[in-house]
Amino acid sequence: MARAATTTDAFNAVAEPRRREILDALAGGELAVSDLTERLGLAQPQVSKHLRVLREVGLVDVRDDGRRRLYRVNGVPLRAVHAWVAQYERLWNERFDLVADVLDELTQAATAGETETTEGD
Amino acid sequence: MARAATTTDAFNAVAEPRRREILDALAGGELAVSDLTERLGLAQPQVSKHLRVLREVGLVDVRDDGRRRLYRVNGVPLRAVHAWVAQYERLWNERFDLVADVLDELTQAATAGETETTEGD
DNA sequence: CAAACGTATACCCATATGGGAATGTGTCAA
DNA sequence: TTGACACATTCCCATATGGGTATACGTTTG
Repeated sequence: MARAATTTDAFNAVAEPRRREILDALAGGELAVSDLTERLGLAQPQVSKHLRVLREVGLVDVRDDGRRRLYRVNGVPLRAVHAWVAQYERLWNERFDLVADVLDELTQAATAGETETTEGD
Repeated sequence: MARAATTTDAFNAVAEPRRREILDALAGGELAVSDLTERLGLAQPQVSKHLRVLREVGLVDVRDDGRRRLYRVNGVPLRAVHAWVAQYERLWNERFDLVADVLDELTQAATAGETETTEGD
């Protein structure tokens, strides 16, 4: 069965580092394929293929400009990812609260006995 | 080269639907492998394998309980995903603003002629 | 029209994936 | 100790992936 097709959803499309690079590059504005190949240091066919995946999940839009093709980001499909991940924000915040509490206790204990506390790193 | 190893980062780990299901199930609290196999309707080895991936990227922690193993979520690695996706929040908000503008115009045009506007849905 | 340019596709291939089935390992019960 | 139980690991395999290279397609230029 292998992994679910990467063209299925934004989760998979974005799991590929190169595709994230492409989106990051496009975040600055429209770019042609040649621009992307240059910035990514990747061959043109590979870039086109990644762009195809991104297009199929709706993460980028294309516009014809003569013999060039200008791509632009469409962040909308990322909403699903964002929404899902956001659910776990609470969980890691709890973790950090715990760490903060421990640090707090340590700091108090230290300041209680000494004036010099271990603040460095 | 195939795709980057799924055990590499949270992005890849979470790209797999089953693993997201596992995390969602664990979001309610600690669960044993058997609980997960039951909820996911997936065979035990597969669940264990997914858990391994999740463990390797730090998305879950394990605790021994007799002959069982209790897993719990650790959302921290999702921070990176959250942070990356959040960058694009602006982009889709812009999109929605555009849609909102259009809707606004339509609404105004409609209210100009009629009293009943399409507010439903 | 032909040549050059910018992209998209097709094809080949090494590799990772995820499910299925069998087996290994550690723990509790009799 | 033996057997049942819970889980992890291993092996097998069909398939998807992503890069490399060659090539097809559409557009602009001469």
